[in-house]
Amino acid sequence: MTDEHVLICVAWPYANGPLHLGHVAGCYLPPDIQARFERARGNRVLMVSGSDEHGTPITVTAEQNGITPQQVVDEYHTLNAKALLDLGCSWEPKVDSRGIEFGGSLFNRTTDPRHKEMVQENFLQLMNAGLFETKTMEQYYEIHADGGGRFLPDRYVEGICPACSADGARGDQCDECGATYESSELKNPVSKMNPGAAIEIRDTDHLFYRLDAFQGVLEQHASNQQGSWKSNVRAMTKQWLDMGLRPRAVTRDLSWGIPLPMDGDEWDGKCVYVWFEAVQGYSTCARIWAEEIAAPHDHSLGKDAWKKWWCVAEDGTIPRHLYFLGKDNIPFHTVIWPALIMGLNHAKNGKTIDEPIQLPGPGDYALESNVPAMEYLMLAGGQFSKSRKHAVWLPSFLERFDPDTLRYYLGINMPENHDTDFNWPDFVEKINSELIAAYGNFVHRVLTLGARLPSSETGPFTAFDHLVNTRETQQKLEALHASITESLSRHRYKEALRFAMNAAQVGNQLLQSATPWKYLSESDDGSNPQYTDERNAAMASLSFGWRIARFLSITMQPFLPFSSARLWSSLGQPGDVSQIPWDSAIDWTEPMTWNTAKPEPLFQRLDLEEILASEQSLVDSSESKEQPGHTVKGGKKKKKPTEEPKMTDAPEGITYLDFETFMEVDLRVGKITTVEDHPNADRLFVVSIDDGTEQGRTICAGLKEYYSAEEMTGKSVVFVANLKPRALRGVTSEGMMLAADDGEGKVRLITIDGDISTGSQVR
RNA sequence: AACGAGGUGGGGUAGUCUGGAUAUCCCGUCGGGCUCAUAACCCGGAGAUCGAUGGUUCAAAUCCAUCUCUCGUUACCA
Repeated sequence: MTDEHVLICVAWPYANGPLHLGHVAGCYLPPDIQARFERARGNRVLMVSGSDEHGTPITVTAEQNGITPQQVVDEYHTLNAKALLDLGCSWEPKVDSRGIEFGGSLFNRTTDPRHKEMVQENFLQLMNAGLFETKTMEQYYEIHADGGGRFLPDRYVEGICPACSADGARGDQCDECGATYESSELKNPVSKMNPGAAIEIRDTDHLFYRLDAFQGVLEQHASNQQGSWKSNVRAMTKQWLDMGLRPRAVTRDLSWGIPLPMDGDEWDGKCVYVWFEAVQGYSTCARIWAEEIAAPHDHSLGKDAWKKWWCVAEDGTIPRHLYFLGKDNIPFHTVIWPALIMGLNHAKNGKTIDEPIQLPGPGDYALESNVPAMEYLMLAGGQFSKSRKHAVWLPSFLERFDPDTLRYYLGINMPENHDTDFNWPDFVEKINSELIAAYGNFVHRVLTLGARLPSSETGPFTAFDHLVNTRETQQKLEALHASITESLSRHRYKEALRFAMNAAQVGNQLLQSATPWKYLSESDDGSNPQYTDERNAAMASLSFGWRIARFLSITMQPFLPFSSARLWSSLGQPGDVSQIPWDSAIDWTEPMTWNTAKPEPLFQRLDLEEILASEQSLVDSSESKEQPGHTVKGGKKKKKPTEEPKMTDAPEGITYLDFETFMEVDLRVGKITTVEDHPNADRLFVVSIDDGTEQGRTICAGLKEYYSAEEMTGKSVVFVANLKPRALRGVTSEGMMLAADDGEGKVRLITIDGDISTGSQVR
């Protein structure tokens, strides 16, 4: 038994959609396994996380659905919190069953007013220590008719490139020629979200965190962690540090977030940048747990209970901080968050930017001890994706399956070192031929055999317990127990679960060699001493099978809490298996117990065909409008802006077009003469079309996914002839070919029925 | 195209940082056994020149170089 303070930090799910299996495998299942394991070992565990509820994507969802951002986050916070509980993640109870001194857990949310207060407090501390710098930036401002308006991030502004005159250039960069420039140089700037609005450049002040000041101390920290960090964490962190750290904006022109705690008009309409805020949830959540849970439960430190898990003790003991997150979030937790923690320590100790920054000492907030980041779980070979309807959502999964089947499959198939794949055939096979055939079946053999024996008060096995020497089997199990412990300590979940499964195999082997079923039919009247000896030996092995089942219940508990509890009860063991000390699994002197109820199988077999038949409904059953984020905000959210145009593209209902407007579109017939690969774009063909003119024309088409060059060549197609020519990665495209798109990945060109001369008008 | 990750028996996967002798484990497959158990269990076999080539070394899956393929992110599209 150990007695450490362990803080388990779980990445904050973005409350803009439901969780899917990729999220579970990446950052929600592993911390729960770890937490359960640490508790069983006697450690004091505090587990913190919650919904990340601020930021622009949430306001977009709210606008689209005609509700408030608060309603959006309320919905998904409730949904996701319930799904995690249904999965067995130990967010309840909030107080450890051993008592408040042993910790607990809290799944909080960033719209919590206490979170806001603490973030603002930290913000001021860092600012007063001189760790921020102000920069004035020029940014586009969209003016609304009512006199109000809003600042637009560069990505939300389009215009004409000052270098190559291409249309559709971004606020600070042209995608055509790659030029970068000051926003003010952009010609004809237009707001992407609101193209009709007037737009102008205004100065806006923003605060930047002086990450650069932490370069040295972070390098030192990273080198201290070389031994324990996984290779992906080392590599990703090194890459960041090698690039050199630069100040990073901590404020943002943002409407849905935590307002800046400063007076002054220049700060109106600005919020704390979401990355800076959400990541602090790891500490604010611990403090809120202390105030709301620990203090009322009479923790010895009252409202300061969180310090047990957060602060380096006066004797130098460092609480163990484990951060669970997906690979895209690594630098956030190994570079940026440590820099914030050390900045807060620095400020708290009354120092300023001019003094050297140091690693935490006694009384300071501690840095992470390990970041067992996962790679991605793929779905049938592709990435989880809402827009392509390529996802299995956690809530709908749990409506149909035993949560432990998912926990087993993801546990044995966890993306620890590289991406792994979820697919239904593999899922069914692993559940049926591993989980059920080895583990479930072994347990069921022991219980049903036992049920057929004459029972005493303490069950059928006590009479045979330890009648023969089972030392060899005990040693095997003790070795497995040590291996499981070692693997879990090193965050090697797949390996640990495999070792636990080996215990079931040991049990099956024992039964196979003992053949206790041979002695069931005849009772033993004692008339044949040799028979008595044989029977006793067989039954002794069988009764040791009961001990192996108990071993399995305890060691499987972190992975499979529901079935472990069922097994525990089937064995007639009192209490809750999750509260049984880890080492009790190899205590061979534990008094035996028995449950007289008829043994039920631990798991139900799965039928692949049945699942595949209903899979489609599972895949489709999602109500959200946006792809859910699964990371702490800010790490890498480049995807969102490219999805924004949908806001303007898709007005509600039908929009009628003037006939005149329609007639302005010049559609013509052309014949494809040659099709070549675009030299500088993976998805584009460069298509030459005979349009009836001498010189013909060139059109770039993104049809590579749907057509080969050979298939297209020679086809008569319809194209838009008067579309403004546009350079696409270096090749000018003079028009657009028409094609039908069913929205589900199928695209076919519009071709001409019969013969007609090229250049003919289409009307 | 840039950046990142990765190619190990039929599928999945460990080992790669910190070179070492018969390359791990699970599933599948083949043969045998068992019949208590959810078509489950147990024993045994077959099956891998560790993506390719070259190099370093007494020794390479492991280190170095080049190449190749795959995947992801980003950009370009109907």
